[in-house]
Order: sequence, then structure tokens, then C-alpha cells
Amino acid sequence: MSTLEPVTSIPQATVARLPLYLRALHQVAEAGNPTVSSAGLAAAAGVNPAKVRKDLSYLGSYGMRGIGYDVATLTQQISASLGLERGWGVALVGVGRLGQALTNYAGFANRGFAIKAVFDSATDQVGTKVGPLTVQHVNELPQVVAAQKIAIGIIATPAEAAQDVCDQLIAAGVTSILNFAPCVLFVPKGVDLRKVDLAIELQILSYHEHHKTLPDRGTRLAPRRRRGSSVPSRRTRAISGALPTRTTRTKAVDE
Amino acid sequence: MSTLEPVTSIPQATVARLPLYLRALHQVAEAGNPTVSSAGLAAAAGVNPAKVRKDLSYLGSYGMRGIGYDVATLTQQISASLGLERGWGVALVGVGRLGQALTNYAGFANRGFAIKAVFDSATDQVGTKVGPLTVQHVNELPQVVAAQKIAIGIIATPAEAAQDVCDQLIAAGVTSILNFAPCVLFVPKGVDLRKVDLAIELQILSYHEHHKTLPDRGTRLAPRRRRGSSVPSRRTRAISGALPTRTTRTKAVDE
DNA sequence: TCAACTTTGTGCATCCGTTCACAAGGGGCT
DNA sequence: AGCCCCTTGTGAACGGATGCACAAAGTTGA
Repeated sequence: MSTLEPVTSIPQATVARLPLYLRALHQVAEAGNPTVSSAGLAAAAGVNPAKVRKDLSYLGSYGMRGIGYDVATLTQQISASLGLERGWGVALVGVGRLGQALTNYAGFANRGFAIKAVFDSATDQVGTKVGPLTVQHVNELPQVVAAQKIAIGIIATPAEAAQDVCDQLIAAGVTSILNFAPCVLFVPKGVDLRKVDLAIELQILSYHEHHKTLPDRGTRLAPRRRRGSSVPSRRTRAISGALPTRTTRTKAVDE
Repeated sequence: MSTLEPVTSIPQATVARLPLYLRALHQVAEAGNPTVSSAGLAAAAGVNPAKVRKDLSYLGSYGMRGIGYDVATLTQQISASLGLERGWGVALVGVGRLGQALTNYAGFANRGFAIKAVFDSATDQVGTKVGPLTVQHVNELPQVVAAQKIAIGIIATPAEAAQDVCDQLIAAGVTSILNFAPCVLFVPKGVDLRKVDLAIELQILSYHEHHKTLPDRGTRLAPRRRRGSSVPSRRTRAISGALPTRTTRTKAVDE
């Protein structure tokens, strides 16, 4: 493993989990544990311990054998890898109820994302305050975004307006977009796009719910153990007390 | 392929895309096309045509060779498979800004999800109206949810309250949960859980953004073509005009 | 009726992600 | 010092998902 450069193509799946570990690490830190084992972190993040170790190995970070990971160090390494140490300016378009909720969402500011400007096309919205920000007309978007060198955009408009807004954001220099509008967006190469469709999540739940109540056995697959061996009768005692043996975790479908 | 029973264990990845196809089909229908090819649908849904065909084949649905898929039929089949034909009652807990936005989100009602009750623990929220609904105290949750046989719950509380609320929902009979609180929830087997963490999405974007501006080449991998053969020089003319040749789609990371 | 064309359905190879299982490394107690 | 135990890091097997490429099937037009 290359120990010096932490920039060695981290798998997508791992990148998607790093924020999870970060969240878990904060819990562990608040519990007062200076170190945490992969098992402890796994429990707090709701994943498999081996996955944690493999994921963290991509960062080139060192755990201490026999001990675990230093919470402070690991927190800092993950933050660095995610690029959270510098703050990011964010522009949000669409100040409907969802847009307002997002603008005020504390979880963004906590992680270094500062919403710098909010836009809408409805003239009666323009000029009103959303939190500390004044809603600007979407016509202003190009200048404002370009002038402030904002790199991240959030789209919370109706689907009809989304592609248009998207194009404008990109023209103004935005290179990462989080889309809440329920539609497919097309972006040029070099621009990253992620989407959150609230209704889709419910529909996926609906599928599983539907097939639970179905006459014949639904699609559910039993957690079948692969090799007959090794049900670890001894429960690994984690350093942190954060092993919530509550109940089994569900197969939360993707991600 | 089993043509008669459409209930033959659909892969997770496919289930997650079905709502996407449904959305695309509505677009196509509004455009007035009675049929659509896999290529047309793929373009509208932002995925690969082969994937569309394979996905749809799991439903046991028939496309018509030489023609494509009948839009109305396919819409109905996907809806049926997702269990969207009957409506679902939904309980929402946590009437903060996000909770309010979700309660009023039109996309839910459109797809057959009716929010039947909203709860909060803040006494000054209780009794206020959110849309047509009156906020009830979370103490009422067990009775209300059980009495109305609500199967789906949405958690939009702060992280600290989430596990507690989750347990109560399950005790009251909910078997599918959509969690917006930024924390890991543990649920017993048989209960399905999906999560949406808004901050995590931004952090993933941050990672890519960060590595774009890095001195050496970032993590981006070129779209390298596998076999040297067959760049289809002829553009497949879809029946629907919905082939938006705009720009290349990004590698929207997961999902 | 027949030929050319369109589009589906799917076998297959490949890739990515997951998880097991184990060797190697360190810490601490005696 | 030496032993034991804990934990990391990773090789390797496995399974699921993706996407190509092609045969089968049906349509259209002459």
C-alpha cells in the first residue's frame, strides 16, 4: 500500500461511506473514547467491521494493532480526504418549502457547507428573507455565483425548471450539483451530479411492503450463512461501549 | 422466463430503478407517445438501454419486438409491481422545517402516499396545522398509528430522538421506515429501513470537488471503451422524440 | 409472400463490492 | 523477557450488477 499519498483512487462505495464513519466518530468522541476499534466503529456506523478496515486502508491511515484507531487522527484524515477542511460555498435555487428547509438545515453548516446565496424565479419570493439570506431573482444567478466562486449548487425547484437552472449554474462555474427535483438532469463531463428523490425512496419501501403482504413468500431472502462454520459465539468486546446489540440491522437496500 | 408469475425475486438494483422508469413513462405519455422503445425509455430515465430491457424482463412484461413497450400497460405493470395501486397511509414524526416540507410534498400524494398523521414532541407545535393535518403529540402515536393501520413511517426528528421514535413506530405496527435523521437506526428483522442523509450527499460531492482541484490527476476514471469494436455510428432513432442528445451524463456516483 | 428493418430478450464476460479468514504486528501483564 | 491476547491489514473467494452482442421475433412495405 502506498502510505504517503492518500490520493490513490478510493472506490465509490468507500467514498459514500466515509461521511458515515465521520458521523460515527463524532459519537465515539462524545462518548469520551480516545480510540475505537474497527468493530466499535462498524457498530456505530451500522456496517461490517471488515468493510471498515478495508475502507480505512484506502486512506493509508494507520490503525494501531491491538488497540484500534485514534479517534482524533482518524477524524482529521477522513475530513481531509473528503475535502471538508476548507469550507464550501453553496448556492441554492428554489425557495419552496423544501428549499427553505434545506437552507436552514443545520447539518450543512456543521460540515463546512455554507449556503451563500438563494435564488427563486417567483417575484413575490424575491426580496424575502430565508434565515439570514435574502432571496435573489434567478436572473442574478450568473453574476453572484461567478463572483463568489461558488462551486456547489443545490436544485430544489420544480422538475420543469430544473434543467434550465442546472445549465445556468454550470455556466456560472458550478461543478457539483445536488438535485432534489424529480427529474433526470444532463450535465457535461467534469460536472458531478447527485440526486435525491424523496418519492422514489418511498416507492422502494412500498415494493418491499407490498411483497411482505403477498400470499406466497415475498422476495425477502433469508440471511443464509455461507460456510457452515464459525458463528462467533464470543461477542467481540469493543473498546467503546458503542455496540448496540439491539436487534439485527435490516438490509437497507442500497447504499 | 416465467411468464405468468411476476413475483420472482426482482434484484434490488432493479427495484430501485423501477420508480425511475415510472417517472420516465409519465414524461413519455405526456409527450403523446403510445409506445416507447427501450432506447427511448433509457434516455428519459438516464440509464443504459440494455439495463432497461433486462430490468423490465424481470417483471415478465412483454415488450413488442419491432415496436417497443406499450406505455399504458408498462406503467400499470410497474405500478402493480411496486405496490402503488393501493394507496399507502404514512405517519410522519418531527414537524420541523424538513418535516413540514415533506408533509406538503406533492410528489408523495401523486404516487399514492397519503400522509395520514403528523407528530411532534414539542408542546407548542402540537395542535398547529400543517397543511390539512393537525400536529399530534408523539404520545398519541401508538394509538393513532395502530388504529389507522399505518404501515409506513417517516422520521424527520433530530438524531437524538430518532431511535426512540423508530421503536415506537415499530411497536405500533409500522413495518417500513424512511429515516431523515442523521444517525444509524436499528430495526428488527422484517422491518425495512431506508435513509436519506442530506449532509452525506454534499460530502460525497465535496470529495469529488476536492479531488478535481488537486494538483495530480484526481480519482476520475476515463470512460474507456472495452472492446475496440462497434461504436454505433448510426444513432438509433427512437419512436418517442425523447432522445436528449444534450451532453454526456455524469457518473452520478451510486444508485 | 417475402425481404429488410426494428426492437426485444438474454447469454456471457467483466467489473465492482462484500465478506471471510488468517497472518502479521503490537501492547501489556506476569 | 516472554507469552498471550487483541486488532489491523489484506489475499482471495464469492455474488451481484453492468453492458455488450447476438439470435429470435415481429412489423412494415412492396
